[in-house]
Amino acid sequence: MPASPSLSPSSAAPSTPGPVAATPAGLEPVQAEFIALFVAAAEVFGVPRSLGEIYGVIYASPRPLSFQDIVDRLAISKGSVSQGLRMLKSLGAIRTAYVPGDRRDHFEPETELRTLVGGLLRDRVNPHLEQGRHRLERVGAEIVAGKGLSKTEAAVLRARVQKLENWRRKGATLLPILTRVLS
Amino acid sequence: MPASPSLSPSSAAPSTPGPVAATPAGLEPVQAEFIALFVAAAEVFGVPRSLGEIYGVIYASPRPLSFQDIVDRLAISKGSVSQGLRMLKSLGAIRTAYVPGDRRDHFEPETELRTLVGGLLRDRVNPHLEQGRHRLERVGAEIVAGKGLSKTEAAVLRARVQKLENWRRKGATLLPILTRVLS
DNA sequence: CCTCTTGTTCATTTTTTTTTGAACAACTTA
DNA sequence: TAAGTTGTTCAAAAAAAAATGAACAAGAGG
Repeated sequence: MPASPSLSPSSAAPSTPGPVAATPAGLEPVQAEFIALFVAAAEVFGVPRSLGEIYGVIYASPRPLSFQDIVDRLAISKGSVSQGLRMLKSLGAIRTAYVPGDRRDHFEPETELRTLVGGLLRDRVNPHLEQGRHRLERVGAEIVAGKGLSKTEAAVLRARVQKLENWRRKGATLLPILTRVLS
Repeated sequence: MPASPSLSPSSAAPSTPGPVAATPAGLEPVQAEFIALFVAAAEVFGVPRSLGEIYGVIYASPRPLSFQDIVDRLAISKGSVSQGLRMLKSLGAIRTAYVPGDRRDHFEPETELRTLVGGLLRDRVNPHLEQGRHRLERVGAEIVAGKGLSKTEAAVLRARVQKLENWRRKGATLLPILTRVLS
């Protein structure tokens, strides 16, 4: 193993005062606080808690962390770290950094909000927007007065389909703008 | 427990000349398509599937639906419908409509996108933004060169806290604008 | 007071998601 | 080739979230 982490592993505090729950092995309070922040964010965005932890510990480190560093500082399994890192990479939330004298990959945070939000939107929202367009067309075509629907009822439903189409269009034009504003 | 849910056709209701047959699904294809749309949306926003179903069936109906109507058309329990309706009301996604000659509540969809998105943001994002501000202040104060942190390392971390603060501020100013743009 | 309808509550059950960890693959070095 | 690292995979376990349904409340009518 190369140089030891710059933040000392240290002491298991019996009980942690303050708002952050018990700090896992080898975690400074500052780091724990950072991590808590990203765990909360992970919850908001509906991604697994471990993603927040991993991104948090990377974000909280002034230098790139190796796989093993992350496993050591968070009390989670190698498997979770491996999968978490993969997801974070695919989201564009972290990137690998070269560290001289160490053949292992090291990770540092992507700090551009645009990149992060963009990655999430790309993965979660965009596919549905496209599929939604098709479904809306189909629904619009299927609404016909007749079998159980009076003429006015059909009109109400068609108006609602129109409303959905407006939503979809607005969303589709707003998302790119949003990610641009988050420069 | 394979208790077969009795498909009780609501023939007693005088104001309900329901065209919906007692098919296993109990749904017209058009309605099913609408519902699929909102189920997908529910997934995107990270709310329970049943919320999407319930909102969907209400949205797909040209006239307000009673509690019982919803239970009949979707194959989900009374309990789920009750809780789902409560959440939808608190999100501002549906409202109750008066139907003459029927003392039961009836529900119709709120079709303003602003209201829907606003409700979600209010419930999911806002609380965290506020709490995040406090945590950021605390983290900033805790970063001091010394115990394991060199001066430059502390500077890197302080810069990252600053970045987070920028994110937070941007988010806080953007959200209200966003909901306003979604008129 | 009794009964019927309408809907809510909440302890359980079911389903889905997330995490774990041991086996294993890919490399490096000797 | 052997032996040591480093990280990945994936079946199974654990945890979390959601749905169920029986008991119960609240009100209407009788």
